[in-house]
Amino acid sequence: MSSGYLYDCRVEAKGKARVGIRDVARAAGVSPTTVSHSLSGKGRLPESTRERIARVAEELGYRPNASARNLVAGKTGLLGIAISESPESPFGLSDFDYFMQLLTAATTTAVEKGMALVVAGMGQGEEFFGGVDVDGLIVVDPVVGDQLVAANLRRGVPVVTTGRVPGETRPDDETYWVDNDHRRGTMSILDHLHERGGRKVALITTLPITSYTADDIEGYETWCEAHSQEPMLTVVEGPIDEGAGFAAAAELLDGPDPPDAIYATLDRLALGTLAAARSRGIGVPTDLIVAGCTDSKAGEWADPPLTALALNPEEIGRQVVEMLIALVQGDDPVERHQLVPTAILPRESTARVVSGQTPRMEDPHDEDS
Amino acid sequence: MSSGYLYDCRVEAKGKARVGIRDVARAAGVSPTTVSHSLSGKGRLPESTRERIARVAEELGYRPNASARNLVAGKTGLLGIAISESPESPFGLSDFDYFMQLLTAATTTAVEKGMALVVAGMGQGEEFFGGVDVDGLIVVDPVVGDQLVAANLRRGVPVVTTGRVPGETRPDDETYWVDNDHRRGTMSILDHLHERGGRKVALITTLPITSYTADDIEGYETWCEAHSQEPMLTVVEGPIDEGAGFAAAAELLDGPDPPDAIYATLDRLALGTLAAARSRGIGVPTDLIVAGCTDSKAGEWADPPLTALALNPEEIGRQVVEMLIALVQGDDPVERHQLVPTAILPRESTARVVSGQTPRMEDPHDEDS
DNA sequence: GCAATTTGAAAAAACGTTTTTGTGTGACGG
DNA sequence: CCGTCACACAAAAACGTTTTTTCAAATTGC
Repeated sequence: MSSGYLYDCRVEAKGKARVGIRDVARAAGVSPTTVSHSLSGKGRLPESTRERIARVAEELGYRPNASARNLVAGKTGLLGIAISESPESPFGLSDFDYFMQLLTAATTTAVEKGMALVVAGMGQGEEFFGGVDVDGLIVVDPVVGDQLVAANLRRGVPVVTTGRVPGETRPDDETYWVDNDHRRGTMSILDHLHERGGRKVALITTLPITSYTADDIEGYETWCEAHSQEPMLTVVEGPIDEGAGFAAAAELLDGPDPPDAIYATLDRLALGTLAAARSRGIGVPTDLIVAGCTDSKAGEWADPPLTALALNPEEIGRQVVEMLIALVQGDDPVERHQLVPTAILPRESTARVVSGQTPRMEDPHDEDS
Repeated sequence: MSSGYLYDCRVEAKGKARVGIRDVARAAGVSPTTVSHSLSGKGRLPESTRERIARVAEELGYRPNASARNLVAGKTGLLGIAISESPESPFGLSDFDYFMQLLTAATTTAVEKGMALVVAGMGQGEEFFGGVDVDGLIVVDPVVGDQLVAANLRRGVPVVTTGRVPGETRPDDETYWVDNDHRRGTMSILDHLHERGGRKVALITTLPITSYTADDIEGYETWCEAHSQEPMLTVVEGPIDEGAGFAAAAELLDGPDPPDAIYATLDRLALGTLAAARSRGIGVPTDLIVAGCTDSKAGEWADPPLTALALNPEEIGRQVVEMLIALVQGDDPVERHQLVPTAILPRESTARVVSGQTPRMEDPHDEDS
């Protein structure tokens, strides 16, 4: 049953147990207590002993048992991260690029601070983490009717969200979130479209089940009012992908009063919009200018390269973890809200020459490293 | 310090402790042992008692402490997942879509089986998981010179890789992996290009630091030999993205003897190839046909939609977790290798009309749900 | 009707740490 | 020379489970 190979990695029933704190103590000729103190730097020990024990521990390859440590600490050292889902939009995660960037930054930040990130399964019920406990939870883009946030708070698990919980009824200062300044971002990209000659600016977006969609719509309507423009709003239902963007854009472009500029609140919708324009022989940016929210490689390399409102997911991931760790560790006071700035990345899809104005055309692929 | 709000989620110093097994025992009028047996179904108990205790536990909202449970079990219930990196190609992860699909499937499978997945940080050193221990490790696309696999095996942590470890010196039956059948896949897509009229088929790929790249190159060379074609191979160095694909394709297309078909071993390279063709006025699929490895939404919605060799990352994620869990639990025997089939998704980028042959043109967006 | 067996449940040990409390030794001051 | 104190370390308790052992009561067999 058990092969003799050096590296066979099956669990060996009778292998010698891992080296524990007792083994280190025995080897160093001290008590387990002393080893613990020595390694944690807590007790009163002379440097000499501390060093000697550290050396012995190193030699033996001692690695403290996480479960035992967590048991006495009452923590697990784990943070959970979950993507919010709603019955109305299963597989709400429409933007892999965005989430991966956020996840990578979050993981790195967490590991730097000695914690690990576990990702939630898509299962229903309360067991999202396969029976392990998390010290805190990150919920990405909570949707209306999300159960995760409330359920975990009720159980005393600190929660920080990315984007705000829509329809939040709790006082503002009881919620913890990191979010983009979507209002301002929407304004700025609409202004950008206007600068580039957009006079009938349409919005393609999704059902307002996340706070950012609601913000975008609100921002758009405010902006339209300020610019005396009739809102042209198309809301996508069902799965949010290029096909949905295509359909929404087709509806706008084939209508009686087609827009000359389109802002789509997700880059995949914007890519679908480009495809729709292409299929109708509408030139971008000559006849129509297009911009999308969320930057991505796909947008950067689309034809034409897509102007984007960058959301800086790395920064969001970093900050959300920092806030959650502060919360978990009981640091007080914790800054409850963080606004991460957005940035416009102007590319060819909005590089229309406006009379008496030179378009700032930059290298469309300026982010290559 | 402590606000009185209902949901304040800061850690309360003097909050009432979590309900433990003792609380349940007291409430049910039995001993902790009985509760444990009752809930795990291990001891000898009458149904009546079992039900009663289950009810009490439910009422009190009892959730067993994971650390304590893990401590006695000697496991953590955690599986790690890491993306391999090499000094030569930092941030080796070039395909977010692919990894996210794999990760999602892996997570769901793990959670279904009562385990959780923690993602490794990008840090150097041995602390990839912020001090927590994992019962097993998944390494995605190990690169040449990878330390992670060997280091963890040495520590007795079971490892399963996605793709094989390149330059593996251990006997084949000591390694555990899930992989696509890249040889066969490469053959089939090259055949596809040939069918569609490709007579000078070039390959754009990366340094052979992963097993799949090595397989692809080997498959390509074998295929060329069988088709009496001189290999036209361009190897991309540095970051693997659309820009690299653009540059590689440009080199081929601007050369003295440009190819009439290009296969790129990553869809981002293929998208760059499309951009290069576009920038040179080379029509796809009329003058050049292009296919990429790995399917993605970006490829599906590119102009023209990109023919892809689909790798089925969901299946890989599912199988890798199942294999690792079997390994961790000491199930014996464990099937050591799994080959996941690939599939060609023919789209417009290879839809060239070949004389005397009708191209099988399918709906380019056939995967919309 | 008494020993043997089965049943139901409790007591106790174990898991590997950290933290709290305890203790023997030498130095120092009075 | 004795008491006090700091020091260096050890012993013991605690964390919340699971697992093993023990034990009393109920049931069975003859």
